[in-house]
Amino acid sequence: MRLAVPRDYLLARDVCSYGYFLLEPNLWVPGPHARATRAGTFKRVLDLPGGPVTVTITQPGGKGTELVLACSRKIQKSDKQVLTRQLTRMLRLDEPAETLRAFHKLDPRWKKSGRGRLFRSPTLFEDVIKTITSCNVAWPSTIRMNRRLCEVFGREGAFPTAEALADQRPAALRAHCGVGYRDARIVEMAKLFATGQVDPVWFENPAHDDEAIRQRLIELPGIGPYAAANILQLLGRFGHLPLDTESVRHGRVVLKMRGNSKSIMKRVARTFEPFGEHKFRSYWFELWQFYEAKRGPSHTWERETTGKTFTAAMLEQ
DNA sequence: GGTAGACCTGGACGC
DNA sequence: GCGTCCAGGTCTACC
Repeated sequence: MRLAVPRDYLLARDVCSYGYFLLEPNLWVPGPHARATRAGTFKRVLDLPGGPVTVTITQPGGKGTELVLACSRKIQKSDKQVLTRQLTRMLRLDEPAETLRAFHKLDPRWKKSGRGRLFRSPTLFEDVIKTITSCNVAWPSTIRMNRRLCEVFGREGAFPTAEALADQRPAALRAHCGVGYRDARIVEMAKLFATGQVDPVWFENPAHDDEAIRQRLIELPGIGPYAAANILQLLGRFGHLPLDTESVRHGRVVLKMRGNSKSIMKRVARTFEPFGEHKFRSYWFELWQFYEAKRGPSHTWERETTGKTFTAAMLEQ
């Protein structure tokens, strides 16, 4: 299969743009001489109505050229629609070029590299669970939780569906996936998705304003102010900052702010206020630049090695 | 409306 | 190598 992309689309840059690309079932494999060529392969299992399929994606022609997809089995017509929809969501292929131009006009620092798109999951459910597994925990534990969720409850290594998790006892998630106290919240969330009480179509509807969506998110189990703001950016609404201890570290280390955590958080929020509806992109790419300064270009990171090294101690160095 | 403390896990650190 | 401490965001109880 081949998939057309926007003229500015660059697989290596646009996949390796947010931490979720390092979480299972996602796998980015840097190609030979990746630092110079930015060549690489993206691979993951997608759970389609007709069964799981492993999709391997490359962009042999470079920026703006079509993506080449290899699937582990023959894809039926009905599956093809779902596959295309999920890939479009995950890779942000439907992000309008004018939106990115507006972002680069507001924050020209990212115009040359073309950074703007942020990788996400093929479904809102996966984005929500990945966000919950990133709360109140260090990055290596987030990696582990996602790996085990896929291994234990996903079909053939796919991310588990809401239906699959809704049927589990919280204790099973705790025992097999190491999610700790998040167990009941994850099962409760899965039930809300599986029964349609949380409808992704409603959350993805651009007609609803940010505040209405934020209010609904914050009512969900395990979702507080940080998680709600993060899910908003995953929904393509970039006017909110998920402030956490990383924001404070960024304020201290990069922005040279002094004072207690609370006051630094407030000042970080104020710093990005001028970027309005694009503020998360400006904020995130600053953080990303810091990580790349530590570990090299993100398209050279490997899930099993570099990806696991993002500990609090490393970032404080 | 604001805040202290519990929740669970594993990295970091001291011995 | 082992034991202990502590970071991390959300939730509840309480002021």
